[in-house]
Amino acid sequence: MNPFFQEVYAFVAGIPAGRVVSYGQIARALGRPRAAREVGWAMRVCPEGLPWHRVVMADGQIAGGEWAELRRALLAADGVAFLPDGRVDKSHFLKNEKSGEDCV
DNA sequence: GGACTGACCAACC
DNA sequence: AGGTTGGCCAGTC
Repeated sequence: MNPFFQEVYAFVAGIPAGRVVSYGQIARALGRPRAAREVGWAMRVCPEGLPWHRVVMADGQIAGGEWAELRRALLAADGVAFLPDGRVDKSHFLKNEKSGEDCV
């Protein structure tokens, strides 16, 4: 697999509980500002043990097509707060995405 | 081998 | 403020 995909998996796996990241953020952190769709591809393969439910859209909406609602429950279990719009609170977005860790 | 699509994002109108 | 298009890259037809 290309290093990009590996980095995506490593990045998502390094997302702390209660924190979410957008596809674009990951793509940018990996050096592909417009390759958000590739990140989506990486998520589509659905590796085991990967907390990909923490990966949402730039607007905070839950990504992942049919499993979106399921993911919302997983995020809630992670301690992520949801807005009445069904989106994740931007405060939960990972700030220090370059390091893959947040400093709350 | 060529073209389209796809779990998106940002810019443009 | 809202809708549409372009763009990146890999996988599939």
